[in-house]
Order: sequence, then structure tokens, then C-alpha cells
Amino acid sequence: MIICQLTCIPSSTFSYRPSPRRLNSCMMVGNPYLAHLPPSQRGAVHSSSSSSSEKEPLSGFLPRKVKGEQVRKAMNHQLNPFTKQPHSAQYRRILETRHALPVFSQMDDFLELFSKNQIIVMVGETGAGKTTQIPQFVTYSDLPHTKGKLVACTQPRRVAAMSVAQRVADEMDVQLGKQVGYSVRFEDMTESGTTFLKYMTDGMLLREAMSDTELSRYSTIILDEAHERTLATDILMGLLKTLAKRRKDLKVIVMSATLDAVKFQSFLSLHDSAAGEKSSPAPLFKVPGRTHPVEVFYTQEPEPDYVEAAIRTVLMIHRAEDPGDILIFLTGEEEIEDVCRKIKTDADANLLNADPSSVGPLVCVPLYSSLPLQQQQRIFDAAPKPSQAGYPPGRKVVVSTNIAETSLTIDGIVYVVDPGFSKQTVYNPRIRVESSLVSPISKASAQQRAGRAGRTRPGKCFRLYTEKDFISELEEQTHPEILRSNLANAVLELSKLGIKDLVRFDFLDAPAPETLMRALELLNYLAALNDEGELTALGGVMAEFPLDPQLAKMLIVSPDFKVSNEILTITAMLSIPNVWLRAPNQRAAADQAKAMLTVPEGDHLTLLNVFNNYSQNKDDRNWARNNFLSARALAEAENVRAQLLRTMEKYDVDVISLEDEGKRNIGIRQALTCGFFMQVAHKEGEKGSYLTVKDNQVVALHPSCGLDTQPEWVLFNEFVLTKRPYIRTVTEVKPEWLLEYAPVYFDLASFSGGETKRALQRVANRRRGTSNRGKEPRPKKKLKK
DNA sequence: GAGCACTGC
Repeated sequence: MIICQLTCIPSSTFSYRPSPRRLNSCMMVGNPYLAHLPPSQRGAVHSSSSSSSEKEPLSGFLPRKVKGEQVRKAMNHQLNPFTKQPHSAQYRRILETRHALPVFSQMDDFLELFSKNQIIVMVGETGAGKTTQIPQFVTYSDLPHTKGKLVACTQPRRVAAMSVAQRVADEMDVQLGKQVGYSVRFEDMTESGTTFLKYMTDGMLLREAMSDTELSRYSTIILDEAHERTLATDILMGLLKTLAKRRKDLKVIVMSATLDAVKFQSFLSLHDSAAGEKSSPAPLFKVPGRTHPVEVFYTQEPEPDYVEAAIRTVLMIHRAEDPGDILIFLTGEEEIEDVCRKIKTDADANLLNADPSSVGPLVCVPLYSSLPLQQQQRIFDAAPKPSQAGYPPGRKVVVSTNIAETSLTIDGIVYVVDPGFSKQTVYNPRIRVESSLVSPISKASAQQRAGRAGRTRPGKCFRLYTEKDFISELEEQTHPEILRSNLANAVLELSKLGIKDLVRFDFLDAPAPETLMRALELLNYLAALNDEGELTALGGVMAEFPLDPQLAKMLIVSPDFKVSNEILTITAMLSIPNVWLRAPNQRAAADQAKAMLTVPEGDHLTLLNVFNNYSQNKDDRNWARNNFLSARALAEAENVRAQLLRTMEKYDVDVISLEDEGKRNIGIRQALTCGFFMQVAHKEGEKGSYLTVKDNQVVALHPSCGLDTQPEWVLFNEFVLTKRPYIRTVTEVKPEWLLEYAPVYFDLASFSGGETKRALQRVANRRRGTSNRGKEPRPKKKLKK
């Protein structure tokens, strides 16, 4: 029994207590939260007569010198200072609940710090209200609308940017998209000249920086959730540090949830230590969180099989613990579906059948990103009812990937089971391969998972590892993305941002030199950077596309082959998650449907065929489902395609097509070669094994590959390292094209010996005999759309 | 003969 092996470590880090200084007994009101506030604030909420008589709610406000007292008065004014309309009843109701937020009682301190400093680091645990309140405080002090500027607040995820913007619009009593808006990919909910508080994804702000490196539209920029260390936030932090030195009028706030604040503080020190100035860290503003305490348990011994241990723990909780839902963290789809099945069987067999009067029913819900949205929604269903009146209530068990750690919040979770693993991307710059590996999580991640148990009431977290391992084996923080990924895209973006010397760019964590070198090398081969590492005209246009450099290159050169209309579709299809559905009980039918859409010359052509068929069958709502395709992914491909088309039009990349199918397919494969010549494999021997060019990795065609033969030369979109190394999404190419379209990369002098080199040599020799026949330009034809 | 941790532009 696992319960005997657990050690109890009560956690005190999650509860919020107001500081004694702020407790004042003189005025009790109905709302118990108000007792936490200083009298000035409580007074402001309930007596509006003095301030309402003034006509102008913001009279006497000096930008960036505003005091808390003034803001509270304005918030309580009869008129909304930004719309000049009377505040609604809803506004007043929300305002009252805002007073309960820990951050609200620290408004005075925050505004003072904001007035005095250009850069602030802010730490607040979950539930402090920093994401909704701090940008509003900033707005009241900075008054961006009076100077035609904006306050921006970045988020790592679209949904967060959109939902927080809606909430803040409600809190400020304005219509979403007017004074308060958001900007995410495919959707700009702002109004030029009206919006002054904008929530946006970090990637979106980075894109804006590429066209305006001064970010001159913004008076204050807030980077929220900085502890997540997304690639975009990391790059922005480096940019803003430099920019703040040039733009003294720009204020920067970096907000983070965990205690890596010291790192941000010293990074964002404004003084120039190189100039001999004494460096002093950026000031820290700290807000306590407001979640419930979570008791943490560890196992006494390491668990040899975490999947089995997780199932055992869930059944133990179900038997022995009070009502409340359970959240288990596992690493992937297969594991999750497997565990769901096993829990269901065990629970039915051992618990319910044995004694339905002592143990309630149990329902198991899987959760991962590729699950159709409708099935994802099941995590919000209520727990099952007792099997009959008077019997114990049922319990819901959510079995989830990391998606429940940050992206999705499930209320009602009281128990968390944490085996301590997740799948993480690891980048190997030597062979330019990103792969997904099951790895131990970090302490920060473990804490985040535990916190998921304390959102609605005190909870418990069962860690399926020892406390000793937690302390000594787990890393403090998850390695930031910038240290784990292929940086080709980031390097192109930085070049576009005017960063010439990447090695000396001020990164919070500098990437491995080899990763940077690999990125520079790739961009140089693609002719996005010249031999001096400077951005070329082509590279400048490539950076404008929200695509990996290979895809951008292929798209931009595709008009030369008269197939840009098709390449546009293929690019969109390669930018979205897998479209093929293959439910375990319908594999045969799914494979059959796929075979109907397969083009034997290559998987890229199959993707094109899928999208074209989808477009032609738009009036049939069941088309995607009937063909075992993801309607969500196809709709996204349509969105991406439309966005790319707009960018093509903006930069005069013609959209053209060839009528003859045979010529068209050859043109498509040639254009593919121009982008992906570095991802080519050559067949070695007869057993269907391939060797990647230059990297010399032995790979096999992925079983999902639709080629009907095993061509000598193939180009692949993806190298996946699972049970074996596979290449996925594969199309046949001709070796002549490699020599013609990528002569630098396929310079035979740069090859070590081997069958690949000999094969290329034969082709080169053959070509030499015929190469004096020049290429004739073909007339351009514009597609009418 | 096998997947797809998760974001983002």
C-alpha cells in the first residue's frame, strides 16, 4: 500500500496572509476581503460622493507621477475617465471583487516604484491578480492615451491574451477592441487611435519589433509570465534591455511567477558596467499569491514503474480520500489512453463491484492537445453522481500531458498525482534534429503541478519520487527554450531586428555556440545571410513570413517554377499539426481513406491533394470526418494559407500555377528542393535504408510514408527519433536538381567519401556533358483568384 | 509498420 510509504511535508508557500501593517480594525464592512485593505481604500469604495462631483476624473493627474489615492478616486468616480460615460453597475460590482486581490492593496507602493524607475521586476504567485491589475495601474499612471501611445502586456499563449483582455475590458467598463484590446496571430482586436492597453502574444510583439525596432508606439511594455522563458520572451528581454538605454521614455516591467526574479533583476540592471558604473539590479516588486495550501507527499522509495505507481495512487486516493477530483500528469497520448483504460477496468472491478456503498463511481478523462476540442471539453464535466442516493459521490480523474500545467486550468482539482516526467524537446545541433524525449521535470514545474491542487480549496499532491530525489536530482528550472531548440528562425529574426553580432547579443541565457553556428550556416546556405553573416534582400523577405527559413525560401522561389499557388498550399499544410486521424479502433478504415488521397510521387503532393479536396468539398460538412482527417487542422491550414497569401502579395511574390499536371508536379518537387536541399537522403543497399546527406545518419522511411517505390534520392520534411530514426513526409527528388539548385551545399569537394558522393559524382559527370544547354525562361502567368 | 510534450509568428 503506497499510503504507508508517504512522508507528509506540509506546504506553507501557497497561502496568502496580508501584512499586519495593512490590517485595520476600525471599519468592518460586508465584504470580508475589505478587512485586508487600508482604510483609505475601503473608504474609496464606499463613499463616492466627494470625487464624483469633479467633472474630470483624471484632473490633476501628472503622467507617471500619479498616486494610489488619485487612482482610487478616479476608479470610484461617477464617470469612466476613458469613455466619459457613467460607470455601469457591473463595473462597481467587479471593482469590489478586485479589492480582494493581493496586488490591489499594494497599489500605492507599485505606483511609487513605477514613478521612480524605468525597469521593474515583479514577482507574484498565482492568484495575485498581477496579469489583470498591473497593466491597469500602469495605464492610470502612464496615461498612454494622452500621448498617443500604448501600454502592451505580452502573454506566451493566444488564449491567455484574448481572455485576459476581455476580463480587463470588463473591469475598465469598456468594449473589448476599443480602449482595451488584444493582438494575436490571425486576429487583431484593437482600434488604431483608440486602443491604449493591448494584450498580445510575445511572438506578436517580436514581429512588430522587426518593422519598428524602436517599438515607438509603446510607452510601457510589460512582459508577463517571463518565468516560462519562451523563445520570444527571452529575445524580447534582450531587446528591451538595450532599447531602454536608447529610449529613456520607455518603461519596462517583467512579471514572473517563480523565484528566479533575482536573475531577471541582475540581467535588467540599467547601469553600464562596462563604462565603470556600479551595476545595481532592477528593483523588485513582490506580491503574495492567493491560492490554498497544498500538502505534498513523497514516496519512501523510488518507483520503478511510474505508470503502474500512478494507477495505484489514483485507486488509493479514490478509496481513502475525501471527495474531490484528481489530476495525473503523464507524458504522451499513448500513455494517457493506456492509463485511462487501466484505471477504468481496475476501478470497476476492484472498487465499485466490491462495495458500492463505501466507494463512489469513477470517471477517467484523457487530455492532450491533439484531442478534438469537443473531447477536451469533457475535463469540465462534473464528477459522476453517487451510484444511488446516500452512497459516496463519484470522482473525476483527468489524465493529462503538460497542457494542464500552464495552458488549461481545471477547477475542482483537489488531488494531483505527479510522476515527475514530461516530454521535452532536445535539439542536437550536430545532426540538426529536434526530438522529443521523456525527461525528469524541474522543481519549478513540480511546484506548478502541485499548485493545480489548490485552486478551489486546500489540496494534496502525491509525488511519485522521493523527497531526496526532489531536492538533489531535479533541476531548479526547466531549461529555457533558447537552450533546447533549433535557432534558425530566431537568428533570422534577430538579423532582421538589426542585431549584427549575435555572439555578443545580451541573452539572459546564451545559446550554445554550436547551435548558433548551425543556424548561421543554414541561413547562409539558404542565401538569407551572406558570407559576412549579413542579412540579404532575400533573407529580409524570408523573415517577413511566419515560417521556418526552409519553408520561407521554398515559397519565395516557387514562382520561378510556376508553382507558387501549390507551394503556398503545401507550406500551409506543413505548418499545421498532423491532419491524419487514426483512432485505435478504426485504423483499417483510416488507412483506406488515406490511400484514396495518396499521391505516390511524394507525401508533399499528397498534402496538396488533401487540401484541394477539402476546398472542393467545403459544402460537405462531414467531408473531413468521413475521410479521417482533422477538421480543426484543415481549418487552420486555410487560415495560415490566407495569411501567407497576404504576405506574398505585400512582397510581390507572384501566385502562379502550371496547368499540365506532370509539369506541375515536377515544378513542385524542384521548388521543394530549393528549400530543403539540406534534408535529403540517399538510398543505401536494397533493404530500404537511407543515409542522410552529409550528416550520414541511417534512417528509414516512416511507415506513414505514401511512396509506392523506394526512390534513390528523397527529400524529407522531418527527422523523427522514436523507436528508430525515421524520415517523415518524404518526396522523391532528382540528383540533378540538388547540384543545380544548391551547388554550394552539394559542392563535391565538401563531401567525405562514400556511396552518396560517388552517386553524385556520376551525376555531375553526366551533367558536364550536357550543361552547355542553357535554361530557357518560361512566360509568367498570373493566377486569377 | 508507427505516432503527436507544448507554445508561437
